[in-house]
Amino acid sequence: MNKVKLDEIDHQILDMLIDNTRTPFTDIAKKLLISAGTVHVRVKKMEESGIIKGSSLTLDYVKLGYSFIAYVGIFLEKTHQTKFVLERLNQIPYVTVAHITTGKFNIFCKIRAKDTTHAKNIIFKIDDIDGISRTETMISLEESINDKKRLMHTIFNEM
Amino acid sequence: MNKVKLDEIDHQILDMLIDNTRTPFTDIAKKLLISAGTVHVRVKKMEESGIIKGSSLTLDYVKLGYSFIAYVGIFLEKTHQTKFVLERLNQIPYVTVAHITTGKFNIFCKIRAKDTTHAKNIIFKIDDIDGISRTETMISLEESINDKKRLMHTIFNEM
DNA sequence: GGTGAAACTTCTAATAA
DNA sequence: TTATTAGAAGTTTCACC
Repeated sequence: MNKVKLDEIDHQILDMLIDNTRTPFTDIAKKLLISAGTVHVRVKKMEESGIIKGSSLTLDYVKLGYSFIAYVGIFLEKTHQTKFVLERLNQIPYVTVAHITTGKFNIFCKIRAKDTTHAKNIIFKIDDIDGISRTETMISLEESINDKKRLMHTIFNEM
Repeated sequence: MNKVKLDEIDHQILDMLIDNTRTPFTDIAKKLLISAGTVHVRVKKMEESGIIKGSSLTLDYVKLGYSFIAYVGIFLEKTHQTKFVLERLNQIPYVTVAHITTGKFNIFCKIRAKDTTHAKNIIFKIDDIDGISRTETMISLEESINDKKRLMHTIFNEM
């Protein structure tokens, strides 16, 4: 769980793989003027150290018919029910992320749905979970995701 | 932007690639009892239709020294400033996602920081953006991410 | 649509520096 | 740590179902 040190080469490798995980190591090698073997070894090390946890596809959920995003703030009757409620939330596939939070809400989650009707059903299902006293929904009208590379560059410039 | 139809084979291919984007097509082919050429053609089609938007690495931000997550709800002075404020937020690399929302807040964003001091500075920077009247911070004590495959399976069972 | 095989590219591990 | 290299493995194309 310790903080890991990466050098400029590692950073550049991550930078290219973040954009496209299938970037051939030979391409990376060419660009960085190192050998493909070196790229291979470094990627492996970053995987072993856990810096690289895995890779995943970015799917277009709108094209899959899921264009509705909302956040639901949850108030619990008692905070000792947090774990239980979180488990229940995770059983709903449309709940993509959930956070235990300080501040206004006890739990805070993101849902992805087909449309308003579908979202209503999901929210009703959440409302029904034992221990939840009240929820507050915020519908996303527009989502703007910041480039992952941006944060990474900032992190590396600090190193 | 239309909804795209995928069959069971496409679904299975996505299923394997979601777990690891570098899963060899030959492995996928073997498992699905089709040829590697077919896998290749289908992946290409899903890329062309936009269902697959791209691929990315999952990094361990905690190992990179970024273990702090918070959500910040933003109240604007006037809603016509929304676009402007959103642009400003996107210039802060620590703001990873921002949403224009209905409900309690006008804008709603997620930040990733090193620690509480760092988060404080980021929140102060957000507070300083012209047009923002007030913010409300919710600190994440625990994040629980639902498996991407889960939502995908649900989507496909509906198809 | 899909296949299978050929041609091409990339990966990976061992060796050496 | 990095580079080189060669054999293994994967990808991609294409003629043919």
